[in-house]
Amino acid sequence: MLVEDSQTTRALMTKKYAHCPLKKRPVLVREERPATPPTTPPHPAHLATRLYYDYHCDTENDEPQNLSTKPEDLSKTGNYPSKASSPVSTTAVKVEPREWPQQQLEYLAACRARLEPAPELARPTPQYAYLPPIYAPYPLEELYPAAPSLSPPAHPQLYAHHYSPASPPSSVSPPPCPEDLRSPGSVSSDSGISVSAPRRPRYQCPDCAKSYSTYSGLSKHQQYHCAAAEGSLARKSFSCKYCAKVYTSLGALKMHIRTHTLPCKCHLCGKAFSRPWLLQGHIRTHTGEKPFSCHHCRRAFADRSNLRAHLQTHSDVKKYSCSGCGKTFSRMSLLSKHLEGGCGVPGASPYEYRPEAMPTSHQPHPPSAPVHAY
DNA sequence: CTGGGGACGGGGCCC
DNA sequence: GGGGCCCCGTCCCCA
Ligand SMILES: [Zn+2]
Ligand SMILES: [Zn+2]
Ligand SMILES: [Zn+2]
Ligand SMILES: [Zn+2]
Repeated sequence: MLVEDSQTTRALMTKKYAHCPLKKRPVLVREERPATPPTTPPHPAHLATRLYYDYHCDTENDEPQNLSTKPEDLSKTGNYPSKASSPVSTTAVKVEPREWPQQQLEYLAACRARLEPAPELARPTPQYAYLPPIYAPYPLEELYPAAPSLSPPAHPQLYAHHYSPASPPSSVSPPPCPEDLRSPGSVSSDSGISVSAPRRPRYQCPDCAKSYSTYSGLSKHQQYHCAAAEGSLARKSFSCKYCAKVYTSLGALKMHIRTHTLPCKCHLCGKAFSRPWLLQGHIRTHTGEKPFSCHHCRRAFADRSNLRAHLQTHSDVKKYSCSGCGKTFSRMSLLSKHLEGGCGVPGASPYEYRPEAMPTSHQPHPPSAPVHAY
């Protein structure tokens, strides 16, 4: 990770984007020049059969084919599919299945077929395991329709015996310090707000004292994230050969490098992604599939995050509120704008965060007060 | 300008 | 150990 706390990260988000040319669309692409611009889509006849493979990343492809050909090449120009002309095929434009030529329709059919439990298409791990079209009642299940939890709870104790650190993670030993109460992944604000962690056995990193609910979590942390770990690769620093970013762990670097190599490529428009699930989401923009629907208004979304944001619009009390005037906002950006525009109550703390306004199974930790310049 | 939707990325957890 | 998935969040665009 780039050693920054969440606050810093949040506060410097703008700069951050400026740093990594691949982070977001606004950023300019470095001039590494794409090896080959997206060409014509594959012959439709192959679409169906290739479907399976298209969902897999070319993870082994070490060659940064289209190195700097980040998606933004399409999107930032405003030409991305939903816009007029894509450098690629015009069929990839605006997701409007009805207007698609026969070939595309066939592709769509193939896509939908894949979504069906058709045996021959069934895959070991269904990509859309939780894709029921309709979602259960608000609020909790709203985002998790049929199967809120596809998998049984983990049983850390099962792994416990595998773990033999100097200081055994006595499965229920309380974390040494409050710091550890924070969930491992918690990007938590060093604001002193402590988030109560589930009372489950924790695997604690002997080097940095972070704890994890599972052994694999700890394991990953030690190998990929913990700069303090003895055998950790993280002791070194790993710099990206494509950009200036430096990481303390190989794993993090590997992850980052994918944003350069973009091994997951859309066969319809040539757009490439760093991770398979990103590609999946993108492909939905072609197929028009919108597996996430709002229980309140039946509006459907292709992206769960967008549904989540949408849900906010149904809530009277929104997630982000200005403590100055009490007005609430569905998005941080909106609140930020509000504050920037001057709420009128200067002395008030930036904002309050009300996770309860957000019906999710996972209670987000309160974000640290965005201390950025107001 | 405001609010909402679309598309997308990073990091983390679980299997 | 890697893949899949989720959460949180951003940015852009548009009504
Ligand atoms: Zn890089
Ligand atoms: Zn595409
Ligand atoms: Zn709705
Ligand atoms: Zn206000």
